[in-house]
Amino acid sequence: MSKGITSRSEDYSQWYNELVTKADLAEHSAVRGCMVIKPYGYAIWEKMQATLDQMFKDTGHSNAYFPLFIPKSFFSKEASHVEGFATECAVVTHYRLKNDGTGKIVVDENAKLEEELIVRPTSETIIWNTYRGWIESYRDLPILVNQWANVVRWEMRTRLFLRTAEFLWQEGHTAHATEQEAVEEAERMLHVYADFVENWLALPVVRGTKTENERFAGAINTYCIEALMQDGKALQAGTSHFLGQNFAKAFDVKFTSKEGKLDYVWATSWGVSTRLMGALIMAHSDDAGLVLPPKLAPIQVVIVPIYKTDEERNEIGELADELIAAFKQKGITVKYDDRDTQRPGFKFAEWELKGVPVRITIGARDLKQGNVEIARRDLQSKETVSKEGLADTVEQLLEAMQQSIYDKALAYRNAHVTEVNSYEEFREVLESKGGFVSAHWDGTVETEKRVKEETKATIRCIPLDNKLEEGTCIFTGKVSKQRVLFAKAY
RNA sequence: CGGGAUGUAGCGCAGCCCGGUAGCGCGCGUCGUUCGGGACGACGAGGUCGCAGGUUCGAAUCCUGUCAUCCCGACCA
Repeated sequence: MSKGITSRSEDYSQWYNELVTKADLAEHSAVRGCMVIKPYGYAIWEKMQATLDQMFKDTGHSNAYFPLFIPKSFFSKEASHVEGFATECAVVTHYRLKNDGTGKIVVDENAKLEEELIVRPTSETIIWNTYRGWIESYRDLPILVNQWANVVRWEMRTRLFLRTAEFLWQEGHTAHATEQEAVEEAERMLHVYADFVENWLALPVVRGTKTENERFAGAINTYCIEALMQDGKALQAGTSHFLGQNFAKAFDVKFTSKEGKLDYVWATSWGVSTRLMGALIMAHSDDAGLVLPPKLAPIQVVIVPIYKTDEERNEIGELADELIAAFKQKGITVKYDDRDTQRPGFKFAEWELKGVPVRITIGARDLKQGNVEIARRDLQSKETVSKEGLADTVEQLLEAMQQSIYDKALAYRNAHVTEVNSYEEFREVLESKGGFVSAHWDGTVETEKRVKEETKATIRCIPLDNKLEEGTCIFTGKVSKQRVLFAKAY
């Protein structure tokens, strides 16, 4: 491992790339745009998954699994949905390979599929085609299903975790008897996401809705949570869609109501992906490496012994065993790094790079005095504390760190929401300071597009709790009823 | 998909212009000394030069194609 990584100020993109690979989270694969998520990175994803999965179950959802392949014809059924995805679909056209006689493996042209299959970019179509068979009466509703799956979107430009051609996610797909119920579901899941990202990723988010321009293809309304990264760019961390009756109409999914009336079913869908990993990495990490909020850290505490003789090593080992047992009892995950092949300084740097929240160092000196040295990753600070009641000390420290990491991100976010009242000011803030820019907008797609062309900033969202206030659009000067949040985004 | 750059040992790079069969640093292995912030010494292992063609007596080096990565653009619920 080479020493150090590129600093954020030097080159933010490179800092991110090096961090992902050097902290052993993921690497590029032999396949264009696709990544290998390595065990340490996957362990973080598994923690996210486990937590979200429980949250979904607590809100009444069940998991199911739908096919990876979708018949091409399904896609043409919902016009705006097709348009949204047509340019980035992988298509399966054949089902067999053969030896061409010279030892080369080639596609067998005789094995052409009658109907081509699309590798799912999202599963609305296959799911709604299935739901048709599940739903007859209001008694069959609601259907509250989630699936954990991989999807493929043939992106032109990819970045580890942030945008890859294949990624992992969950997609919830629900069916309801009434519009109101579906809207409530979409909003409920948005709040579940916000709750998760704020309390587990320690990352504050803005809850809002998308403009028509940024909306999911096929949705009536798209709710989103938007987070701010350290370089001042916004990142969409999750979305929840109210789909109206669009997919029910496209796939002819009707139900008989209590009153005996036949009507189309109301739908939602919602998802978060491995992109959350990118958000997590960019939000908190520093020039020494990853900074992980304790709740998502695969290893919360690492113990590094410092010894000269085997005797010392054994004595420290005994103390470490006691501490480890106490930690485990509290559900704290701990790693004892007694590798004899690396020196302590090397280990310090390595575990810092990997973002382990707490490091405990025990040397001969500490043994004598009944102390240990305890270092916290987020502040890069260390102090000497008594080994008595250490598990309690660490438990409290981990909680404090979770909060402190969130508070720091919140302070940064709050300092980077800027209200502007003129286009000049708008451009100036985007250029110099970055972050969210709160400005009046006339509500038209044309204006949003023009602003994007000129400044690269898009409307990230219309905040849910937005206060209404009269104003004039910064771009056109037309009347506006409220401010919206613009930002350059990932 | 357009413009630019890169691809040589696990990682970072030199060599390429001016063709003659590959080198440096880190890492890796063994032994010894070390060990409270990325140790040191000695010896050693490791590369069909991204891949495929072509030119040539001879290609890491020249030509063509192709794949991948990075940056900028277009695109991206």
